Formats: sequence, structure tokens, C-alpha cells
Amino acid sequence: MVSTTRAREAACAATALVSANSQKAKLSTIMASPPPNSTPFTKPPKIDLTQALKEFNKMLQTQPPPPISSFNAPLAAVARAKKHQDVIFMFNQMAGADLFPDYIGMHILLNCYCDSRRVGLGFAVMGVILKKGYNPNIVTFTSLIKGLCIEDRVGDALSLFRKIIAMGFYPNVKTWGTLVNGLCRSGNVGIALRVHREIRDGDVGCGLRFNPNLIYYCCLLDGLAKEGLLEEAKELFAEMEGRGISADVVAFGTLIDGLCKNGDWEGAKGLFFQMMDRGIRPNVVTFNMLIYALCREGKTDEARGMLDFMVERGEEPDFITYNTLLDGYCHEGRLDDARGLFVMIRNKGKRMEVTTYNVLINGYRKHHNLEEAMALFRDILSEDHKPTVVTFNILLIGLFQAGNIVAARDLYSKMEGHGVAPVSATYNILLDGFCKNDSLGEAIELFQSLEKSGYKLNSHACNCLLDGLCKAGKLDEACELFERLPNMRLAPTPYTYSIMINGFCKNGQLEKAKNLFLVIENSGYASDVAIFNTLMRGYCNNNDPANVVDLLQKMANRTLLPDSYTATIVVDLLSKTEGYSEFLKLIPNFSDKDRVKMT
DNA sequence: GTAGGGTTAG
Repeated sequence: MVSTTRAREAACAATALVSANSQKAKLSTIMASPPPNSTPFTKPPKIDLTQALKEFNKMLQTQPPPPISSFNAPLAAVARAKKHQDVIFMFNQMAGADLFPDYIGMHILLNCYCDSRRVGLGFAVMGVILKKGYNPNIVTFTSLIKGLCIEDRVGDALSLFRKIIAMGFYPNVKTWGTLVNGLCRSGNVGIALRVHREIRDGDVGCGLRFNPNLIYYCCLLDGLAKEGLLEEAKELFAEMEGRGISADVVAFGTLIDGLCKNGDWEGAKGLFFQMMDRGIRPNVVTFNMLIYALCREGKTDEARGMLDFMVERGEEPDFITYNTLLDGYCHEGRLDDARGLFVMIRNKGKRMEVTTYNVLINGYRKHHNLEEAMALFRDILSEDHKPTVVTFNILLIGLFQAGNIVAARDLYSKMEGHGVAPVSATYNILLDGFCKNDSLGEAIELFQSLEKSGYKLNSHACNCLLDGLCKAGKLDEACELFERLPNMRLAPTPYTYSIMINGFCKNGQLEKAKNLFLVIENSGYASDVAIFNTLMRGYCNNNDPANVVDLLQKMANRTLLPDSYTATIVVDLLSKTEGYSEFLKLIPNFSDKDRVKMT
């Protein structure tokens, strides 16, 4: 939890960072010179896909066909561009011409399946490799481990890793990196760290030599930092450097970002200076992280200072820099400053990103200035930009919030003409908007027409309509839809249950509310605090304090923490009912001040 | 010619 003191320190640190002239002077000398120890990570050259495909098609038509191995280069090029569908299409074309890939080609296909969440087919390709009399190697297994991680089959990935070691294969830094990165990305940072220690300390046997590199460490570092395990991250950073692997701008950036997001500005600042002392230039990403962190703390002035500072240092801000600061201003309600920045960006003469417009439009929308928001929308059109679906979504929300259903309808009807297709979020906005603007009929109509057209509606869409139906007192229709959810292959969310319970309560059907609650309880579904709150609110409003207390007791028994909404119910209960205050004290969780968060 | 590829917004 970020404390206010921390936030204040953060602001001071950042101010110091941008305002202290001596430091600035020092920084400028350091940063003007090229990094002394730079071993920059060089991105692979941009692949000319058109060229690769042309080459491929030419080979495909050549008679007699060229050696099979010559197909691998274009296949690899398209695979590297992550165009998995295209790669598979290419293999199909080859099959159509009776061309069967060689060992390398089969690995390209296998990896392609693994990357596109079809690890099963990856294993099938390995089957073919074996059938053809080849042996899988560590490359084969590395791809499969990645595929398993992508599909969240972490246990399988780990057991495959151990199995291949037992079979005498030697995982290398790429295999470890794949496994550790896959574990981190699938939310298993703790396991990733354990595996790392296991590999590092040699427990995996087989005489493995642990020779990690910067990329390997960065994967794990990022995982730890994102998970908020900063102590572990710092330790790992030290371990890495202790092995003679010097951090670069990315490694520093990863840790700095983690510290920022954890509110540790002193630590972040320290690292930032340490990095510059080493002659490693912060790049636009580093600055963007700092600007974001400052904005999040509400320190937009310091963030602006940071922007000026980076420009002074000759680092070009990108659209993320601008969007971040713009959003910071909007968040604070400083729409004039936002507009000023926006104009400044526009005057730079570079092509604006539509996302930049979207940020400002959303700012105006949030602060109920629909006129400015719409004016910006017209700017997008007149400046020959293309609005995105996000632009429309923001404006639709604004128009519905303003109760301007006519304009919302009109805008929606114009989307297609702008070449923008609605997405599920758009439909949800419409359904919710119609319901909340006394146009339940229109919401139902839209819902039905979407269903009829075979559009896969999501739970959120159903929730919108369910809420609309309940609030309009159409309980029977709501129940009908609720019962239809399984047919639509949708599972009710906690919010769905709350809507239904609330609907019953509001219409005086407390018994039905309770029954649904019991169904949820008995189905083994973990009720969340919101579901309890809804039912308790219903009892409270119906002057049934005994049942409220009963539910509070139930919550306590399963250590479900009350929230601020629970608190309002309790306050309400105490204000209108005498004799319950003593009883409430007996409820363990509620009387334990360390566990109750009622802020 | 096949495997990991790392930091930033919404």
C-alpha cells in the first residue's frame, strides 16, 4: 500500500531530480557522452515479408522444385514476424504441392503451433519428427515448454523440463529463459523464482553449467517487479551483477518501474542516478515510466518538469509520453493544461496519434464537457485522421451520461460510415445506456437482434440488460434471461448474482433473494462481499436487522472482509435499530480493527 | 535455415 508520506517523498524526489541545477549539470555531462560499457541489445533487422513471400511463391512454382531446405528461410522469416496463420497457410500450400518440410521446417511449424496456443499440434509435429526417424533436440523441447506455459499448463511445462533432463538432454540459457519467462507471464512468479534457484544451485543435476545472460535475468526481474516482490527483485539484480552481468537501461528500467509502482521513490531515484553515474542514458521508456509514476501520484507539475528535462537532454518524447501526461492532467481536472499540452503537441507538426485525441476526449467526457469532446471528434475528421472504436465508445458513454440518447443513437449509426465496427464494449455501452435512459425496449431490441445475428454476447452485456430489467420491475423477464445464461454458454458473475438479488429485494421478494443466495452458497461458488452486501442492504431496507446480523456473522465465519459498503449498511442498521450494537461487537472480524477496512 | 528476447499508457 502506498502511503501518503511515500507519495510526498516521491514528489520531493522528483522535484529534486528536475530542479537541482548541479545535478542537472552533472547529468548533462554524463548523458552527453556515449555509454562506456554499452552492449546494446540489437533488435533483429526488420524482415521484408513481401520479399519472403514472393521468394516462397516463386519456389513453389518452380519445376522441378528447389531443395526442400531452401523453403526454410522464407518460412522462418514469416514465423519471426509472428504471422502464425500465414506460416500454417504456407505449409498447407507446400503440402498441396507434395512438398514435405525437412527437420528444420518441421521445427518452424512446431514452434508456430506452440506460439499460437496450439501446443497439442506442436506435440503432434514432434510425433511426425519421430516417425520420420529424426530425434527431437533441446530446441524441440524449448518450443514445447513455451507452448505449455502459454496455455497455462505450468505443471506440464515443469514436468517436461524435468523429464528431458532425466532423459539426458541439456537445457541451456534459452530453455531456462523460456521456462522462467513462461512461468512469470502465466502468473507463477513464485514458481519461476524457485526454478531459478534450483537451476542456479545445481539441484537439477546432469552437470548443468549455469551460464545465464542479461535477457534471462531481465525476464525474471520483470516478473518479480510486476508482482511487487521488490526485495526479491533487488536481490536478483545484485546476484546478476555479482555474476559480472552488468545491468543495461532495460534492466534498470524494470527495477525502477517496480520501485515506482511500489511507492519507493527513494529507491527509484537512487537507481536512476546510479544508472546515469554509470553512463547509461535513460531512454524514452525510462522517462515515460517516471512521468507515469508522477502522474499517478497526482504530481503533474513534476511530471511536466520531467518532460521538459528529457527534451533538454535531447531525448525525444513519443506519443506515450504525451498521452501519459495528458491523461494525468485530465485526471486532475486540469483540462486547460491538458489543452495547452495538446496544442503544443499539435504545433510540433508531427502526425498526431488518434489515441492522443482519445485521451483528451475522455478527459472532457469525464468532466462533463461533451461539447469540447464532440468538437475534438470533428477535429479528428477534419484533420484527416480516422477515429477508432475507442473514440466512439468514449463519446457514446458521454452522450448517455448526459442523457442525450438521440445524439448517442445518431453517433452509433454513423460508425459504419467511418469504417469502424462496434466491439463488444460498444454493445455493452449501448445496452447500459438505453437501460439507464428509460429505453429498456430499445435495449431489449438490440440484445435480441445481436443474439439473432449469432453475435456472441458476453456476461457483461447480459448483466446490463438484467440490471435494466430488474430496475424496471420486470423480474419475470430478468429471471428468464438469468436462467438462459447456461444455454448462452455464459456463467453468471458475482455481479450477475448481485443484480438478481438486488432485483428481488427492490421488488419486495426477499424470500426469492434469499433462495438465490442459498443456491449460490450451496453450489460451492465463493460468494463475494458484494453479494453479501446486496442481500444485507435488502434486509436492512426491509427492516429486518436479524437477518443482516446473521449474514454478518456468516461473513465473519469465513473471514470475508467487509468493505466500505458493508460499513454503510452497519451504520444504517445501528441508527435505526436499538439493541444490536452489543451483538455486533461479538462478530469477530468486525470487532478486529486490523482486519476491517472501512475507508 | 529451427528455441528464450527483456522496461513505458489506456
